[in-house]
Amino acid sequence: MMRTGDFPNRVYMLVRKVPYGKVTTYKAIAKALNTKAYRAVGNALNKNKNIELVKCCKVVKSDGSIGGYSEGTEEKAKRLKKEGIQVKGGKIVDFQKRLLRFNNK
DNA sequence: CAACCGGCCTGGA
DNA sequence: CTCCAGGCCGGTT
Repeated sequence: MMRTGDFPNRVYMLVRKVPYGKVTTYKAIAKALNTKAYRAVGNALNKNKNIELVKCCKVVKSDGSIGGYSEGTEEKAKRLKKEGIQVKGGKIVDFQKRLLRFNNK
């Protein structure tokens, strides 16, 4: 367990777990994995080849702003809007309410 | 082994 | 109180 090779795999699992119309943060994921590798999470998503399978676009920064995206931040915002999430000024509206916490591990 | 990264936090101006 | 910069953690390549 805890083998690093599984790390990206867990990230994908959590991201896929996010219901429609909701988002999550790198921090939340890292915390859910009981780690502080925020960067590793984003990095894993970036290298993610199952971008269409995994909704990396549902993962945003902890302050509600759009993080990065392999296809571009605009594309990410566009996708979020498509999920019913309002993005204004490059930030998510009612981010806290849209934020899905992995409920303490 | 070294560098990079889609972030987060804290400190200083 | 707001804005900018640097430092830091863990993983991947």
